[in-house]
Amino acid sequence: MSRTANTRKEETRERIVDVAARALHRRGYAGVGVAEVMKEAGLTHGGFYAHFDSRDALIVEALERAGRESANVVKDAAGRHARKDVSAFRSLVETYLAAEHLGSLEIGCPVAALGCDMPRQSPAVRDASAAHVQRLIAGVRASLPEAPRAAASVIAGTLVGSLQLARALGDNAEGRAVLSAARKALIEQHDWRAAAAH
Amino acid sequence: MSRTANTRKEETRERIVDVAARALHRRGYAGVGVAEVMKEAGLTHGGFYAHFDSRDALIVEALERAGRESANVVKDAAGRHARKDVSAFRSLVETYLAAEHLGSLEIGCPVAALGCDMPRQSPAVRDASAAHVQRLIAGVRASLPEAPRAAASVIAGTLVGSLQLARALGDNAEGRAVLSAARKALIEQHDWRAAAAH
DNA sequence: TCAATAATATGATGGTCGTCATATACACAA
DNA sequence: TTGTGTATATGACGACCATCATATTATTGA
Repeated sequence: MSRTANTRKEETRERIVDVAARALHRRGYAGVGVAEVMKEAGLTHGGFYAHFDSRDALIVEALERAGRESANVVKDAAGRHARKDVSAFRSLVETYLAAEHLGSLEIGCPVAALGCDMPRQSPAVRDASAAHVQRLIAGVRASLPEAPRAAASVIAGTLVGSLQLARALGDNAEGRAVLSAARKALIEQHDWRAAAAH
Repeated sequence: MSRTANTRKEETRERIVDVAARALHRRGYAGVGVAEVMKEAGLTHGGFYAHFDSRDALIVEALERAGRESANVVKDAAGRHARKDVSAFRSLVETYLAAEHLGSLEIGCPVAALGCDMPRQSPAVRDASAAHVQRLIAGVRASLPEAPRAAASVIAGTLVGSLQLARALGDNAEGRAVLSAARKALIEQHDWRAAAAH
């Protein structure tokens, strides 16, 4: 078992998961096909099963990757905003509902990109998806330490739903209006240092 | 052109659209297949194109049907609730976020069932979907005549997102908790005759 | 340089998909 | 009952899908 050979295979595997995570955002669960993912990773479809047991196993890993990346984006923004005296909650809301989400499905939260299809997946994928919903709610709660427990899930629902409605309306004035209305309402209702600059 | 022959074909067409509307809820956009819909309507797949130009045309019609049926459910509930002195808004919220939605994907709002996939559809389907989002927002606004215009889209987002999160968590205590938290928060925030009985 | 082994490619299998050309079964008019 | 047109069925087309057995290439250790 040579060491370099192992890292090589692992690098390829990483690349496949990366491509699949992007495809999951762009095309949804049903749009992640083994052949296309492999091609986009610079490989042919046949070797896929040397890396994963099944397409479902890939999707579970890609979901994990997408969730971690999305959480990092939110966390990085919170770090930047903290220097400008912006609360963690306001940073979360403004990052999650940024207008740039209208132009690209690849960025943003996987729950918003996949939410309505989660109950339709195979048990393994459904369980992994539910775990990500839990993590989203926990992330919201962490940004609002003094809010009651139930508030976090309502806020998470508003984030997910508003982003979906805005995207469905399109990258235009209507979509942007839905996003900005949600940003404003959430910050007014829950940000105790409600900034006037909004 | 015999009259009975015409109504016969129209009846078959209605049945196909009905089946497709249910499939749209249960399986999502990608799950509506010509062959399965025709089989469930008691027909074979070949005759499909005597009724519709394409699969997309069927989906647009099924979306229309699903939206109308969902609106009727909400309206009927409002009629029943009005006799018990329940506000239109509270009736809407309690109907939209009823716990029975956790057990079945077939009931409920098509926007909640399809939202995240709307931006991924072909232009014709996407346009029809966006129109339904507009109608949902308008319906919420109609139930809250004195609320500012922007509030309706935020409420619609909360309805759609909360139902999706709850369904993703499953038909269990977690899912029910998300639904009831959203019901409570929306009614407390927007129902001016906030009922204590909640 | 040569053998061993890991990593990927080739190509096939059976299945499903949307679409359509054509054939059959049916209802009505005469 | 016979003829006419409408409604549905049969069956096929090419494209895509997940999966896998097997061949080939690349890389490493000796």
